[in-house]
Amino acid sequence: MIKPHLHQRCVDSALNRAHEICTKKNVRLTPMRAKVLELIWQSHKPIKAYDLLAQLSNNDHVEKPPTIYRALEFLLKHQLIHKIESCNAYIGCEHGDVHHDSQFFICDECQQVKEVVGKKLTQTLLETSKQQGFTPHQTHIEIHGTCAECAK
Amino acid sequence: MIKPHLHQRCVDSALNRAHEICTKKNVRLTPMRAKVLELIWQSHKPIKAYDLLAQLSNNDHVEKPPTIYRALEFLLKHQLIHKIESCNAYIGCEHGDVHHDSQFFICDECQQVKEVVGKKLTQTLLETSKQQGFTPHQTHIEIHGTCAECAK
DNA sequence: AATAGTATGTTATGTTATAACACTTTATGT
DNA sequence: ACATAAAGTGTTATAACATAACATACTATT
Repeated sequence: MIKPHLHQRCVDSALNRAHEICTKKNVRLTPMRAKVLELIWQSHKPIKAYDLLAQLSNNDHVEKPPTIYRALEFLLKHQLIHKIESCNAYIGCEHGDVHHDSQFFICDECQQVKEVVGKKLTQTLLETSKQQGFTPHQTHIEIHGTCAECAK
Repeated sequence: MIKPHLHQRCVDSALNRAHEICTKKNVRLTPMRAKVLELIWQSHKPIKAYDLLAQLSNNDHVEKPPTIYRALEFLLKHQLIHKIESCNAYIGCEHGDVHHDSQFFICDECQQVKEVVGKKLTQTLLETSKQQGFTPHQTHIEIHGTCAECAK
């Protein structure tokens, strides 16, 4: 199910936070990076690189892939967005300023994604890692299924 | 760290099990599908579709992408292999005959992957899902890091 | 042997991502 | 303020990953 709503406020707020975080970290959220981040936030579902590219382009000027991939690289590095590996798509992150491991619940009906920071799950993963002598660096936890809205 | 070993026995055993499973399910593990499964098992790390394609080809005959992707589709469908989404690569599965949710611990040094069926983690995910009214269908849990061997 | 269903071959193209090098803008040291 | 270094962006080309569509061949029935 699609649940459209005007959420320019969420977008603005996310952008503002991103600017703060980048200032604090002394890294540059350039106009291009901010624009890409804005487009990602404006989408209600994970958005693909080439869809961003299309949105950045117009009759006057067509952007090329490296432009977008560089911006994505920056945003990922600073945890302002996440990549959903199983969709090859990107979503905004609400916890850009702290390191965290998230779980992503992806509705295959409406494509909306719920990001959950589950301490218990992270803890369980750490235990399992320890048992094997494995040192985790990054997790990709993506659960596909049907969300509550779409199950109705 | 790379840990080479001759493991034709593991491969043979996996192939035998796969044949049994397919017989039981009354689906056809054709020569092509069996060959692809064998190549996947022969690799010590997740193998990519085009690497399989290269291995299937020779001077006489070059295989084309649909050949391999069809075989992969079949093998995935019957849980004889898994796709590691964060690597776009495929590994053999040891539990082909039962439904299961696995976690994959991927060493970024040696590329070896450990598949773990963690009941506790699955249980935690189910709880988190339930809280949201989310119905999970499939999980992709991939943890990147450094394995015990490579940490030495 | 006919036929329906499944599997594979083949051509073409769609989709996702990066390498390499040129140019521009921003930050830094003097 | 100016030279220089570093970071960011533009541009061309191509690599890497994946599927659509249609033709042909194989397999398992009737």
